[in-house]
Amino acid sequence: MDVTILDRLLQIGELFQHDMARAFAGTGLTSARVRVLWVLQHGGPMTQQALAAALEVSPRNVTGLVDALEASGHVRRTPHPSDRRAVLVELSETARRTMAQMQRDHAELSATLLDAVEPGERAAVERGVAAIADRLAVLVAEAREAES
Amino acid sequence: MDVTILDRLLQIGELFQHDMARAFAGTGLTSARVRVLWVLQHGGPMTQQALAAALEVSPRNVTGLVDALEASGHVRRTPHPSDRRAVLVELSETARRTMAQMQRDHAELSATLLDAVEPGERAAVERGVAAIADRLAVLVAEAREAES
DNA sequence: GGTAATGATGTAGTAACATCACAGTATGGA
DNA sequence: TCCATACTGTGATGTTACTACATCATTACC
Repeated sequence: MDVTILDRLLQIGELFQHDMARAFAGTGLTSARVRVLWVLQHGGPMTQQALAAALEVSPRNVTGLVDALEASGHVRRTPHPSDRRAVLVELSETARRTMAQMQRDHAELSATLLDAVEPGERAAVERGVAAIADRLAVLVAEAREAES
Repeated sequence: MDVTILDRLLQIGELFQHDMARAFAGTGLTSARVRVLWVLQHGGPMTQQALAAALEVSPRNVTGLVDALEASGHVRRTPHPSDRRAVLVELSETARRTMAQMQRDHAELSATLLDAVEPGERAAVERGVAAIADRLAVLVAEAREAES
C-alpha cells in the first residue's frame, strides 16, 4: 500500500480544509458562503443570476446565500443601474479587507510550505504542481464532457 | 495577484473533490460515509465508539452513518465477540472490492498526473509535495494545540 | 401595446450532517 | 448482589445546502 503523490495532494487539501473550517467556526462563514465571496472578489459586483451561473447552483439558492452574507455584513445588495429587476451583489468594505488579509495569510503560508522543500528543488516543485493541477483540470473537464 | 503554490494545491483538492462528488452521485455514498469506509478499511472492524473517536464525531452520528451504509450494503454490523453491548462494524465483501478498485483507480490517476511532470523532475516533485504535506500537518497540529 | 422572457424571491420540501438528552442493556468492580 | 460505567440506539432539534414551483415586477421583442 504505497503512498502515492495523489495521496499526498489530497492529504494537503484535507488538512487545509479542516483548518479553514476551524478558522471559520463561529464567524457564520461556511464553505459555500466563502465560495460566494471568492467569486465576488475575483469577478467584481454581479447579479445573482451571474453568481448562480458561476457557482453552478440554482438562482434560488443564491438568494439564500446572499441573504446570509448580507445579514453577517459581508456583502451588500445594490440596485442594478440599468435593470430594475436585478440587484448587484458586492463585497462590503470589511469583507474586502478580510479577503485581502486572507490572501496575505495565504501567501505567507505558501512561503512557509515551500520553505519545507529543498532550496534547489523549489522551482521544479512549483512547476510540477502547476502541471499536475492543469492536467487534472483537463481530466475533470473531459470526464464532465463525456457524462453530458 | 500571483498564483501561489498553495493556490495550485488547493485547486487540485477542489477539482478532485468535485469529481468525487460527481462519481458518487446516485450511489448513496457521501463524503462522510466514504470517510467511514476509509477508516474501516485502514483500521479493520471496530466498534462504533472507536469509529466515533476516529472520525471525531458523536456516537449518535455514527449510528446514523452506519445505518445508511448498512442499508446500502456497504457495511455489516456483527455482535462483538466479548462485549454484548457493542457491535463490530465491518466492510462488506462488495465494499471491500469497491474500495480496492478505488485504490487502483487512485494509483492509476496518480501515475497519469505524475506523467504531466517533466521526467527529470518527478522525483523532486514527489519529495517536495511530501515535504509540504508533512510541514502542513505539523502546522495544523500546532494550531490545534494552541487553541485548546 | 401586448406578450413573452428574465431576475429575484416566497413557499414548501428534501437530504445530509451534526448536536443533546435519554433509555435499555451489558459489563465489571466493590 | 448492587451500582457505576460503557455502548448502542431513539427521539427531538438545528443548521446548511440544495431543489421545484409559483409570483411579481420589469424588460425586451414584434
